[in-house]
Amino acid sequence: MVKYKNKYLDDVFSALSDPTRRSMLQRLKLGPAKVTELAEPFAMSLPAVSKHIRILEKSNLLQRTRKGREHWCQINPKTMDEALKWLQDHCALWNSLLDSLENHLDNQKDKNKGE
Amino acid sequence: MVKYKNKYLDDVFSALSDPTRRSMLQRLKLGPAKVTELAEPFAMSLPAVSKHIRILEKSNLLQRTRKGREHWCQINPKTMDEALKWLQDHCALWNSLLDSLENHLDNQKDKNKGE
DNA sequence: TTTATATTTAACCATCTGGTTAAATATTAT
DNA sequence: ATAATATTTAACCAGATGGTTAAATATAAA
Repeated sequence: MVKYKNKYLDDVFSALSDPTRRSMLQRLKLGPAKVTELAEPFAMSLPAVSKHIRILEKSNLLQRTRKGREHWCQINPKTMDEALKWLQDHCALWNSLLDSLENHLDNQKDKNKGE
Repeated sequence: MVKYKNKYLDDVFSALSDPTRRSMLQRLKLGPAKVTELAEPFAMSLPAVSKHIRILEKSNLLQRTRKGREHWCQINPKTMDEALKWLQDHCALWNSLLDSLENHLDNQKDKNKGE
């Protein structure tokens, strides 16, 4: 049984549950960006974008570097690593679960055939 | 570039962002359970549990079958399959991102050595 | 038919979320 | 010094979230 310190997962999944933030992360995969660049694709005010960035930052998915008046954002590799590990384990768990469910369903099917 | 119908991801990640619900899913990996069984480990009222189950149901991670007055819950294999596919892709994307970030950081390190 | 069990619905509450506009702060350019 | 740019903070709002208790519903058991 795999056990995790879970408070951080709350924040990560919560951060990922918003399409604007997922989209921002997608953008950041292409490389660092400053706040206005991150804001550009969205029809929302800068303060709203600022809040999304803060949430990503709090979840540790995003890292901010101040360079003068510009704030440069990039994906945080350390947390990415941790999140990645969790996701991989979780994928594995779900994978094996799915297998057993498929077996179960196949068995059911066979049973129904026999009736 | 991988593109997803994302509304359903909102619900899945949102459902996963709560520790009670993650815990319920963990429980359901062991097999189907009725509402009271799912409720048992938690110091919260049945209506609260009922709401969590509804959220999991709405996210399609959980499937409910009424059998008389008992409601049996189990993980929904169809959605699990879809979620799994997404997670695997996402893992892959993050994996390769992580590699490139590591390379980037290594290059930075080398550069700093040279200065 | 009455009672007990399993679960939901309704009404409520405090807090969080995601947005807004207006004002503040910090830095850079003129 | 003044003006422009980049970004945040403050105050506010509507709606969602996660919990509560009390009442309703549906089924099973006595």
